[in-house]
Amino acid sequence: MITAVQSLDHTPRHAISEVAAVSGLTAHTLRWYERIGLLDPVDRSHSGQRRYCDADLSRLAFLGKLRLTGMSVADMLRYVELARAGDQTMEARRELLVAHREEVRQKIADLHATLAVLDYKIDIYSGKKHSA
Amino acid sequence: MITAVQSLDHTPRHAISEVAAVSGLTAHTLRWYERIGLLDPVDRSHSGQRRYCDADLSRLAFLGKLRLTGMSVADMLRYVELARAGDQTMEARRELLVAHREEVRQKIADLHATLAVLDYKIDIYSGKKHSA
DNA sequence: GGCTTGCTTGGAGTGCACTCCAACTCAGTA
DNA sequence: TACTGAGTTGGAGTGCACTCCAAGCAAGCC
Repeated sequence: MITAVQSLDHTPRHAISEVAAVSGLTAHTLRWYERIGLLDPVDRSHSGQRRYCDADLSRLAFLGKLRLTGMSVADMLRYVELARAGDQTMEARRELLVAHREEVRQKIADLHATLAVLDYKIDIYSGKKHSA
Repeated sequence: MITAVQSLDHTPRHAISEVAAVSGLTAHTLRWYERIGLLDPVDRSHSGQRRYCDADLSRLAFLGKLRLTGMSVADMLRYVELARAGDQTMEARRELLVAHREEVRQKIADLHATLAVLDYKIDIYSGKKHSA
């Protein structure tokens, strides 16, 4: 889950390989997310290597969840840009999340329907002789 | 849902536009599915136009469900080819479906987890002042 | 007959989300 | 100092699942 937002450490200290390991994204994808603006420019070490802070990890975890549910990168970008624009976009962000929540609920319903069909088919394969 | 498999009408009578309407797939996609072998060659009218039978519709409905749950076209093809190969592949087909059912269950669990995160965020936007 | 609508084809094109490449730098160990 | 391994870049490439295109044919209607 997500930890309390206001207590996040902004000390830059996680190397890209480390972040790749915990986020499930590849280093390639992390750089790409930053390039397209999903992540703010990440802090660098004196030699230019990325050092992610806990706030980055937290945003990444949230984006990862959105991504898992099938939100497009374009929509994620829209959300992030709203967040960057400041407090006056809070209502818009809320609406975006509410709309997405509806989609997720719908998707869950669809999956349950499919599950029923799969159960039915598997029963046929397990017990009887008819197939399609 | 699916109707009893053995009672399906094989009279070819549905035009492609009709099938597109009921299946939710476009005519383009229907032709493409046939071309790659997801559908057996569809019957034709005397002038060469496709005429789908109820068995085609039923298979399409099933494939549509699989597709909805994120099964790749390649895996769907694998299933269809097993079905074409005859009764001795029934166990393999069953295994394929069981494995996919597990994936669907996992996906549902993931979606529920995301739903919780969304609820949490939306609560923040609705009530308090903190954001991320 | 002329027009519209719906269908046909193979092959090319599209959009998304990565994913890889070549050439390079830098840090750490032997 | 040499080597190894992890990191850097922009731009090109990949794989998937469509999606469209051009050119043409057939049927139905005025």
